[in-house]
Amino acid sequence: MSPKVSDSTIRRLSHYLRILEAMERRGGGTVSSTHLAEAAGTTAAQVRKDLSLFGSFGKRGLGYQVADLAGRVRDILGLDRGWRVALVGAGRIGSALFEYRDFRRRGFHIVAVLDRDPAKVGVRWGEVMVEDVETVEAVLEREAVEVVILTVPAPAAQQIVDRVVGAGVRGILNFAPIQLRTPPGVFVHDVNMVMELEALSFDLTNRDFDVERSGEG
Amino acid sequence: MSPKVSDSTIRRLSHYLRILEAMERRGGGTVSSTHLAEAAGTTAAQVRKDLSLFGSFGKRGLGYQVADLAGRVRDILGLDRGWRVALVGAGRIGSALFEYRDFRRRGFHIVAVLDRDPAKVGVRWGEVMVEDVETVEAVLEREAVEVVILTVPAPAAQQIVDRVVGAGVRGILNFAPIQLRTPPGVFVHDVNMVMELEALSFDLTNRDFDVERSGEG
DNA sequence: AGGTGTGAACACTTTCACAGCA
DNA sequence: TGCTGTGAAAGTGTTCACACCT
Repeated sequence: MSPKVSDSTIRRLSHYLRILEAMERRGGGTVSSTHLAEAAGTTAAQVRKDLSLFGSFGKRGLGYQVADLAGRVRDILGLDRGWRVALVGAGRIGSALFEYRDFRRRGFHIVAVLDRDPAKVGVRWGEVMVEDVETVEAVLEREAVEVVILTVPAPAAQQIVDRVVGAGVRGILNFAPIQLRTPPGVFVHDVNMVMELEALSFDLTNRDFDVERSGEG
Repeated sequence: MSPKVSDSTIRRLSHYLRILEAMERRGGGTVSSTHLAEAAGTTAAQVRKDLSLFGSFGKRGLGYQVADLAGRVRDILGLDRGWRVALVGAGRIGSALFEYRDFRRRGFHIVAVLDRDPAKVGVRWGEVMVEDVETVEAVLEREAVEVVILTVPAPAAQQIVDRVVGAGVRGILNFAPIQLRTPPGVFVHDVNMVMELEALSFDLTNRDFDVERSGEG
């Protein structure tokens, strides 16, 4: 059913959606692929190709209806519903993510927090209580969790993933800087901040003078 | 000088490096492309291609010397030196990143922290004092900052980037969920956690039953 | 035999360019 | 005329397969 869609297309759709929602707040109306592309830092053809993978949402000569398109993209991304999320790892990053308002705004509800440290277990975080990671299967089932955000130290990550996957979770947002092993049908997305800094380091070191003296023709 | 290198290659090099350093700690020796690929979740041919873009680091029939290769990759990524980093935005995420040990371990030293909130300015964070973002140019120059980690709210981000770039910074790690506009020669890498969650949402919604009943040929 | 380095084949993504509808 | 939707062309990244060294 779903067409062959690349990861980059999905990332761009997510980007378009953020822009469309900002436009919606400012009144909506219509938008052209050129306009949307400009705001997203890509090209008009790319915008049209991305969208055309899922249907024909625009009107020739006119463009796209902002509110309508936002709804379509939300549907495509599966954001027309809420997701029940558990946070495993109640350290500094976990705590920052817990407070991160954009998650809830997008329908990702953190309904459970788990940690290994007895000093943290039992502490109240907003409306949820930090629970012992040893009980992870029970907690995930009780809360009907579908997505886990993993912010534990690297050496503990694989072990926890095995348990989480065993408990039926099929979506993981991984902050641990290791390659997780998961069976097919389980989706892992990595957030690796050190990797991004290293890419920056590479750019600054090697691409330093690639800047063209952009002469006009 | 620098060959045409793709972003994915750089990300993989960063990944290889982490694996090589773990091997180094366990004694070093040699490693084959097959072995490295397995640990990194890629293919042997990919590993060899990636490395061959920068030189011939292995020995036919033998593989790569772990310690040597780690050093080469560090050089390629520009990690054979320290980087002076400023953190702009002393909110929850900023504070979590400030404490993030892996940054320092990799040679990224946070030498300044800035925020707009008067309640935060003047507060001591470890060895640095939070300073007023209004003085950003002076601080960046005083501390000879080369890279900025940006963790301010989206509406403030572009304005600060303009000032930071004006002050000569050419590397930005951006946590604000907007498309930053920068002149050529400035490198921006984005960390967008909501986008990753949305990609996960897409996977769970659309790629649900793509799992092949992996039959052996 | 074992494993690298690499041109050539292949697969995937982006850009072009234009037919066709509003 | 204005702008979408889309095949075809161009460009980029990955995999194959093998010559070559140890």
